[in-house]
Amino acid sequence: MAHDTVKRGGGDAAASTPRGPSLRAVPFLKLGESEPIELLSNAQQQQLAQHAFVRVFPARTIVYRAGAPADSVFIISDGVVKSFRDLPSGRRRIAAFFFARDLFGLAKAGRYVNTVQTLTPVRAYRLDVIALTELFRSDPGLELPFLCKTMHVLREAQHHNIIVGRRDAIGRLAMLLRLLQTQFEATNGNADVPTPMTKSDMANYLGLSLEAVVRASRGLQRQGIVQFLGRHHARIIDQGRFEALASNV
Amino acid sequence: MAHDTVKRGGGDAAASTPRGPSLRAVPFLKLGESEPIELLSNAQQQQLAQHAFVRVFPARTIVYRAGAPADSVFIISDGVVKSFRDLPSGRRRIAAFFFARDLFGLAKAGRYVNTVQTLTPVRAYRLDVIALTELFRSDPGLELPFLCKTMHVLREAQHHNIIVGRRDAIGRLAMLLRLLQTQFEATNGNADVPTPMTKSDMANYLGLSLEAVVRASRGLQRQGIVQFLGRHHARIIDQGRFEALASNV
DNA sequence: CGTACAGTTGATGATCATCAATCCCTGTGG
DNA sequence: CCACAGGGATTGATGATCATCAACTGTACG
Repeated sequence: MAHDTVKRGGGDAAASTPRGPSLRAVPFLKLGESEPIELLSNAQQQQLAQHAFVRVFPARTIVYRAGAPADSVFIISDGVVKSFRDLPSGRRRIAAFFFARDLFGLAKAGRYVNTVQTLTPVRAYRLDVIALTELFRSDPGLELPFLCKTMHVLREAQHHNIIVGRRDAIGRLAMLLRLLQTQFEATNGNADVPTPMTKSDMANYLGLSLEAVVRASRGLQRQGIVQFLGRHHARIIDQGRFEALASNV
Repeated sequence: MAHDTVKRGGGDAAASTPRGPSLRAVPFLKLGESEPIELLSNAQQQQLAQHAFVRVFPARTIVYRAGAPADSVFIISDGVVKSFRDLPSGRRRIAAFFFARDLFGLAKAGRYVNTVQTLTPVRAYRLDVIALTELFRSDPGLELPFLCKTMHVLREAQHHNIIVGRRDAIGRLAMLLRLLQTQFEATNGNADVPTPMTKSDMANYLGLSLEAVVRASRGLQRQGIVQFLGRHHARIIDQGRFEALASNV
């Protein structure tokens, strides 16, 4: 984390990504907009891009560690990361997975609260917090999207709570798979779900042991609901029973 | 929710509360400020008070229901509420308890996501969301405290995740009690902890059955760590072992 | 004073964690 | 091209913990 890729996010970077940083969420007002939408206007994206540094991380890279000084927030342009904390007992608790158009960098008293590590190669915009708060001051309309996105993350944390609250391993796994299905449904067919994380990561997210995740996977497969093709790919066979499982909290 | 107490929050309400709405949280920047502080300046409190309605609820009152149009956010001046959701299975999941100086009213697409009900008599400021966003536009400095508080709630949701992730009932209960201890340590002695909610509420927050909460309470009492005096009052006997239990995630 | 709700206790079974052994896959270097 | 190492994944056996069911007691409040 010593140095940045010395490349500004705007202008000439247009070849790889036509737009600047992008934030997606369900807005909290706007009745009827129940699908996630783009929160930043083109002008806002360009403005942010002028203050952002583009960073590219290989897979399995630590972006920052819990407890380190929190000088930046990140907006993912492409790729997947996990945000986790190691507990005194030695257990690891994954608080969230973040995908393209997500914002991460949660801080408390100037320090990051979780460690963030990439699961896949990641391209992200790095925004200096000081510069960002100054931008907020100069452009009042810019802060609302960030508030909106933070509320979105909060809702997802509450949903995560509900997942972990279930007692059956199969149901929890189904809910994670549905989360991934929703996340990737734009890019792929509805039935094919990428699972970028390891089973151990799944276990740490679901509050289960690795073995329980394996057994739940076999259970889903044996019942003909989901098929696991390779390490990072699942296919929903019976969407009806799958939904039933994932909804039956 | 048809009518408000027709009383503005500012000016003549000074007798009961000298200041206007108050928001407390650990700021995300400001290194070293690891204790919660007041986020709103006096001027901001007064400005908000001029746009706020004071509402007083008896205990066990529904403030709003999940799915209802979300036209307001609330800042608690005094009292305790629970924010929960009833799941299809009939289970109830309490997402959070909110106390004085807390903000609640999380919405998604113009509708509340949780139901909020008072546990004690509550005095709160009601802020119209539309008016609030307009205030944000006119006064750029006002939005940051709300973003900061939302991040605070997000961190607490993650902490809640960690609590529910534990498998032992006693440890979870200890963590809830420590949360209450922290919340009320300013008002009371450190050892005496008010528990405004029922044991059933505790169970719904901790992801346990009511019976498990009862047994965990007895366990804590039998081991001489906590004493339960009456329905809504606990006393920490052995702070050392209590901390050890609550920290040993 | 009675009713409804909150809390208590015990018995039973289901589910998951844990431990241990093994397999498999991927990337690496000879 | 093949052998090897290391982490991820799999499988089985065992025990601990909690949910559930059921019956009962206590308590707040009209």
